[in-house]
Amino acid sequence: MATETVENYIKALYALCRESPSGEAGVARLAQELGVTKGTATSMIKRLSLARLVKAEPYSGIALTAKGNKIALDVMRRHRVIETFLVRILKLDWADVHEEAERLEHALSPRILDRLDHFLGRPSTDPHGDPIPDAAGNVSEARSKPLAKCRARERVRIVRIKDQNRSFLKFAADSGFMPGVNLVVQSVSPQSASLVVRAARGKPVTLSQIAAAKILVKMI
Amino acid sequence: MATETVENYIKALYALCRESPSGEAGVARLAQELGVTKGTATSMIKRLSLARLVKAEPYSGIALTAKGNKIALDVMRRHRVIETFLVRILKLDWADVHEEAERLEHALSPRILDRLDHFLGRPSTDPHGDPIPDAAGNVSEARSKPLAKCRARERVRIVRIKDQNRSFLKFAADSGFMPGVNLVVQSVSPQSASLVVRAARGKPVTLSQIAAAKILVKMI
DNA sequence: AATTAAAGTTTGAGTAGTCAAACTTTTTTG
DNA sequence: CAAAAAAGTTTGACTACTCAAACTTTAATT
Ligand SMILES: [Mn+2]
Ligand SMILES: [Mn+2]
Ligand SMILES: [Mn+2]
Ligand SMILES: [Mn+2]
Repeated sequence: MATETVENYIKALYALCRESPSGEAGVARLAQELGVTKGTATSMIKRLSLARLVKAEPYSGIALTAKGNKIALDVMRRHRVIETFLVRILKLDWADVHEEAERLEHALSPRILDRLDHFLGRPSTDPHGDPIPDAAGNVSEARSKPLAKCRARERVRIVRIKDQNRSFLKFAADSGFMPGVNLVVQSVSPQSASLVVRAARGKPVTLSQIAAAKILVKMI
Repeated sequence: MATETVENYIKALYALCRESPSGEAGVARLAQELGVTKGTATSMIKRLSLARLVKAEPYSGIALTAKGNKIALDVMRRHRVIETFLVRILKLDWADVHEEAERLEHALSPRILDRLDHFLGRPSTDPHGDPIPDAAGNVSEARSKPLAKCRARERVRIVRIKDQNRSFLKFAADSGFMPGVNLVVQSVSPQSASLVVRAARGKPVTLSQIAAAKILVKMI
């Protein structure tokens, strides 16, 4: 079994590879993400490479192997099932569960994970709309686009909030922006890099392009 | 915060001190309990002593300080709340939950612990009848005696099974011996160091004194 | 192209936890 | 009580993880 530290590195690498156009991660961002020094990250990459969890050449990019990918998806599955449990059953705040799940994700046995998943009715997404990989590691991402790309008068439904930051989630929830909520884009102003949207029964809210880029929606 | 390893040492020390007449634990038993060598246990005791979690003189007994005791009770609380959740909500087997809780007990934040405890209705005992300390560290052990001390024809109710061993718990459950179950002691034979008991609607079962000593009962 | 900044690596050191094996002290027992 | 057994300690070595700081390589800028 991978240690808790290794699981955290692998999960961070997975996310970094996703969001990089080259599909490879770098040591500096990895270190920053995990709150360690670059040197620490480098030595860990060397160990992960030795364990065949990543493929990496000195001074070049880092990519997960199939084995590493499997672990990343498994940790993400545990993380998201736990978040769902914490919000749906224990009524924890949407904005708090990420940090809690960050620790718990390393302590769930396959047996408990499956029972929990079953108890929750095999959810397909977590409270933020993040897809939950199934036990085999298949993950089905719903087709969506960032709210920032919408035009005026578009009617859309929020499917996912792509930011685990507490204060952003707090803001999103306060504004009524959660997965499943319908929005109308009232106006778009490229000059101020912002747009105004209104939730079903809410007041109009102005969002910066940056904030709107974190809100994924689908057309309705 | 105490590390996972430290929490395990402290909890083991608590149990050993309880069951020792002198109220003090020894390095050999501690090491055996945790599956480490005596030398490892010795060096850990030195560190715990430095952190003021235990009081220990070389070649003499080990006792928890008030600070150590607090940690022990806190870990036990987490352990037993988790066991209760695993049995009551996730329907895990009585015999399996101990090992699962052994890992999870180190990953629960105070917030999640309290929500879980609340969700379960503030249980006072875990599935084995072990008392759950409250948030302040108060633990109320129900008055009880070992089944081994009962006389023939006595009618009693099981309140606790004092053994976390999987196979013993399996056997106990198979025989219908769980907390809350009423028993009649049919006969006691000191020669064979055994006794025959019968559950409410069950067949008579012969128990060795050793097994019967692990079953705590109260008179009814 | 030369300079600078950023990214990545190496080295030396430190903490937490562990073992094997030699050793010392205490306890048990013939 | 002397010998043996059990309990406890010490030493040297190892893995996992981390940092600070010096260093090297690559990428950006001017
Ligand atoms: Mn984590
Ligand atoms: Mn999430
Ligand atoms: Mn434990
Ligand atoms: Mn228990």
